Amino acid sequence: MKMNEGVEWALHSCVNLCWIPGETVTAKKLAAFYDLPTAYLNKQLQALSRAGIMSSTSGPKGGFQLAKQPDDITLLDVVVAIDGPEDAFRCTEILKAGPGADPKADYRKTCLVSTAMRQAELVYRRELAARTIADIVAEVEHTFPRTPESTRAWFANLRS
Amino acid sequence: MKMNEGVEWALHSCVNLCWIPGETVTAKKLAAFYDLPTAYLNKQLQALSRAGIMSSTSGPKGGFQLAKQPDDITLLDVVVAIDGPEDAFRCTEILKAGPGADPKADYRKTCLVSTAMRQAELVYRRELAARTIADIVAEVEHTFPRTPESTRAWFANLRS
DNA sequence: GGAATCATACTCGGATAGGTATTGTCCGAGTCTGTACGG
DNA sequence: CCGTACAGACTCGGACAATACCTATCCGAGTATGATTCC
Repeated sequence: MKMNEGVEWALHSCVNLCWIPGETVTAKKLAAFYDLPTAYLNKQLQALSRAGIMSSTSGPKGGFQLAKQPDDITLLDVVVAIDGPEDAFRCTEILKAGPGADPKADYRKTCLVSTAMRQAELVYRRELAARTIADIVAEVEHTFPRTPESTRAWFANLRS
Repeated sequence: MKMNEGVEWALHSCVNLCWIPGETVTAKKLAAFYDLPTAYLNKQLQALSRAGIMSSTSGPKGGFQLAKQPDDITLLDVVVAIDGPEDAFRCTEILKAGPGADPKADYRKTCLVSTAMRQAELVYRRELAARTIADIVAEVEHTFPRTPESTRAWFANLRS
């Protein structure tokens, strides 16, 4: 069970964009900030665009910016955008191949093993949905008060 | 984020073994019950053996049986045995490559993005750890009272 | 007849290929900028 | 001097390889069984 690595990059990029409001930032700059492969990060940002989390602009002075308010972007939104919506545990309804199976039953709902696993994932997703990018930003600003300003400065200097 | 398919097989196999106490059942029979590939299921059962969940016996009349009481086997135990212990979200500490990074900081604990994701997984694992195989068995026996007996009969007849 | 020995068949166990999803890269379509030209 | 047309460069976007993991399979090591042989 391995989550797409781009989720981490996407979350950090969202947080950084919160500190540069109203401006578009290119994938190149966002990648340079953490020394990430530009093209691959761009791929992840595209996914965020498709999900309506970011908006993109082409051409010079183009780039990405948040398309929604930070408190309206949950961690689950980002995870789903990058990693896909399907559950980790996939019920293949093996009971259907077992003896005494009911061909017309939906074992994704009937099978109690499937139900238990799904319940755990539900709790997991609920926890992710309860936290927004704004929450993370607020926590960072509380724990590391200098981070917002220094981040802003870094992107400003890079702009040169 | 895709979980190993063998988890589903392993869970169902554990449940079935609960209804055939004190006997060893071969991977071949367990596979035949759900029409699964024998060798691959065998691989999963090996993992359960290594984890101390099942015990294996070689030779004729050999096979697998539960090594612990059903109420002492949590769903998390099975998931970890098959799918591995590492978390889905892997913090690669990209902050270390960022500007103003502290080389001696452990960003898996410091980074608030990592913390939030880890918290969600913790809730997930806690939910899995709260349910045991015995719970599943009890639920099945309550919802489908005929299942234990018919399962027992199926394995008995197969023995022929 | 009973016991020990041996061949046999059956099981798990790990080592070995195949398929699929993730990771990484590249080039083209579109667009804004800045300049040059004409009025 | 001002407006317009144009060339250029920069960005995202999706299509294209490389890699790693999951899935699937096979054959060997070990063991209990059952028959056979010897006492």
